[in-house]
Amino acid sequence: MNSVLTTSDEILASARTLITSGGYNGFSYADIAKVVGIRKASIHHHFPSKVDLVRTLVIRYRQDAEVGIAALEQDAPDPLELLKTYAGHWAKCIEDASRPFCVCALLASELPALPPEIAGEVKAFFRFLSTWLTSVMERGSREGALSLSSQPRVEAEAFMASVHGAMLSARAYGTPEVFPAILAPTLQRLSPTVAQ
Amino acid sequence: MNSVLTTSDEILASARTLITSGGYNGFSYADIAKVVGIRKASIHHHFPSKVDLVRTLVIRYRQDAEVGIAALEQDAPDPLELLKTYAGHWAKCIEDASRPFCVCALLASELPALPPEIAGEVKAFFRFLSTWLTSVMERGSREGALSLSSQPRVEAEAFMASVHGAMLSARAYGTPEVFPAILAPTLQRLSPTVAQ
DNA sequence: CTCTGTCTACCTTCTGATAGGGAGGCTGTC
DNA sequence: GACAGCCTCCCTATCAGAAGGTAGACAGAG
Repeated sequence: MNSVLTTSDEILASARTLITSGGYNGFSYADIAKVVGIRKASIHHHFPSKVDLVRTLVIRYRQDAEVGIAALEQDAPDPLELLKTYAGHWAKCIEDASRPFCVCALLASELPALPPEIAGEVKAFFRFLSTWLTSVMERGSREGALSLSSQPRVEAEAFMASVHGAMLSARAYGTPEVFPAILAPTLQRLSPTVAQ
Repeated sequence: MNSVLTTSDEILASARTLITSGGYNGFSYADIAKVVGIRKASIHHHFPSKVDLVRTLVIRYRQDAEVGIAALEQDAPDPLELLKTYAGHWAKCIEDASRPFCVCALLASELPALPPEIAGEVKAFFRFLSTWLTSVMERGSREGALSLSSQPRVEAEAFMASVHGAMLSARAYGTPEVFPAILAPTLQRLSPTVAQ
């Protein structure tokens, strides 16, 4: 028992970092063992199989997102502000290289090769994110806080795709600034036109 | 020597399919051997190492894209039409599940864990695609065939991000229709406004 | 005879996983 | 208080299979 972080939390944290960098098949128990400072076998005590580990990780990831978003909605309920904050969150993560990619976005790219238990959780994350964004778009449209040119659902999917694609580009170019540069016009377009 | 396809071409083709599904670490020489109907050792005759194989694959992929795009520009030089055709190409590939993901987009997602020789080629593909899209945006803006709300370069990056993000969503949901649904508003927005 | 393409056989290292044991901490009973 | 029993956590040792890769032989074509 560590005072600040459980061993199983440390395992999950390093697994997230490793997945973020190379995907499901891009890391091994040996890699985690090295980072956490523990033996391979000890990881199996906490997570019997790799599938258990990653499934737990994805579920936890979604739960954290749910909590974070709920807090966000309370702090700044303005739809446009919510979208900006969401994009800003990722811009910051990419810039300081702390979590430069969404775990689920990466796992989704290799979805066909993923164990079904994990694939299901990844899909659930996408549904969750899409549902939230759709609700933000709907509310923004209703309140006049967002100017939509399509149905809320479509706008939500397009926004999510922009974020994921921008993450990819930032990684491909190796330049974090690309992310906000891509998102800026999208957010601009969603802003209610202040007169003409 | 096969009458229609070289063995090395068959190897490259099956490698592309396998990478498209599970990424660089998601396939092995054994997998290719099974598909092509050859022994592992024979693959090493054509491509000494896995890095050789995938680097060749990515280079070939970019060359094919260059040729395809050059042909496209000759057939239909209208900028908006070019973008629609490009998006339509992927929509078709995703729909008939023939090549439901861009190899380089997938490899880019695991870029930090990729052998540097391959990472370099993937980056080169992104630069190439971005350069082409920027040129299309520039020309479209000059000719009035596209209505841009940002600089051509930014519009190009945003378009590319939308395409990649939409691919990811189509894969995550398992519904091909998502791709064109996301791209439609983007293309709509780029269309020159026919009056009000 | 040589070159190309394939084969069998083998090697090394890594991978996820298991068995079994030991140290330490709680808890209930005498 | 002492002790037994159990639980948690980590260890060493080991495994079977898959990974990427090599060596050397053989068949056919030029």
